Amino acid sequence: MAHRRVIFHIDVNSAFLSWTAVQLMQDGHQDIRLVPSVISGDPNDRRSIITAASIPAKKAGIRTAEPVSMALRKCPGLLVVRGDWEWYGRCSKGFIEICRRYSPVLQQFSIDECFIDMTMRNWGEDPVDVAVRLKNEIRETLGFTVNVGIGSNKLLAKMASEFEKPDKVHTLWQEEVQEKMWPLDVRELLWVGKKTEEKLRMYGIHTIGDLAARSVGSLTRLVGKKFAQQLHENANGRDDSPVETEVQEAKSISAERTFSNDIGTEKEIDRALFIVACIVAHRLRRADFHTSCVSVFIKYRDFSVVQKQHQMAHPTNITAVILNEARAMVKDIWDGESPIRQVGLGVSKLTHENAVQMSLFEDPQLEYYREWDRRYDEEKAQNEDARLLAYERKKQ
DNA sequence: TCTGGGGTCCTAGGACCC
DNA sequence: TCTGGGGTCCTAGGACCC
Repeated sequence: MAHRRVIFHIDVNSAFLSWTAVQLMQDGHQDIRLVPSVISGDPNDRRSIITAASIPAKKAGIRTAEPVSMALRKCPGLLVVRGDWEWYGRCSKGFIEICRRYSPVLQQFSIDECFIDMTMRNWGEDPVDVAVRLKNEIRETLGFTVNVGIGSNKLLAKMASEFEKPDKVHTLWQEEVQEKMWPLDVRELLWVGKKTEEKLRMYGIHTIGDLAARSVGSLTRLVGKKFAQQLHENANGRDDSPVETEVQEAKSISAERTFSNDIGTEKEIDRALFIVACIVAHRLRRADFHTSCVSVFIKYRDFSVVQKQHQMAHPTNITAVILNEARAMVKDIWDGESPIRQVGLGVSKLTHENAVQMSLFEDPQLEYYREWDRRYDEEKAQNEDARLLAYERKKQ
């Protein structure tokens, strides 16, 4: 008899908002979770959007990912706080560490979510009791709440953690799928986004149950074979993907900049390209990678995107080389006039190989570029150290 | 006073090879 | 006079996630 899998999905409630609340309360500030409040990037940037909202803010109709300006119109007294990524990283580490004590078979799914495989645990007690202990321990130790979803696989555990929030434990076993999952709107199913929702609705599929009842064949015409198979399995509560304990190496690195006003001069575009190239190449070097594929994209006023990528004969980690590739490609895809909202630069086909051998035919200029990068990296590292120091000092 | 930033994976068409 | 079939690589675009 194959034994039943027991998977937990742990999801921090309004993560960025909760974490900032904890941070502010250490300085004697009120609990921003109790008032209409949101977290955004730079609150002074008129193009900032909301990355997390408190429950009172959500009650005022404010949604994640909407522009801050729009939210302020809905709720003039709204408290807008800038997120602190350094702090979020620490909070994330803290709750992951606690989860790992409950099972070493842990997969971090994002900064604020993880799966743990509890199958091998010697169950002398109800999984729900263990989950309640886990969530309480996180709350009492770290000061923020989580939801724990329990299921027979990752999909069901994740769906379960989305049920009533905050600070709750829910189960979604295979035998509960019909009762607890099929009545839900089809959009609630993992991997069903806006576009897929539209397609499914046109065919009269409105609930997860509707989806489960369709044949793979009929879904294939809508969304392609592979996705159709997955949707069909998931809607029926089936998912055999394992909890992946190995941390995956990055497959791509990218950075983008949105301008506060759409821009249209070559000089401005070039300046932005330079900034993102520096960021991407620096992160590439810090991770000890070389890239052999550079890509750029441009987002226009109407949010349409054009992109171009190019593979290079030799892997590189030099900012100037990456920047030059990007410049050439931007020339190809941009008409030189249309105002641009955003530019981005990415690198992929990452390897750890050392490309020094080709130095025989190397452009002597490259050594100068390398030196430039070394100085850039050094300065970045110093800034980083100073920042961390300031952080530690503040904690005392 | 409208829409960030950073990722992963899939698909489709064309080039090219045998 | 007409035109196979399979495989791989590259590029552009699009969907989804947090």
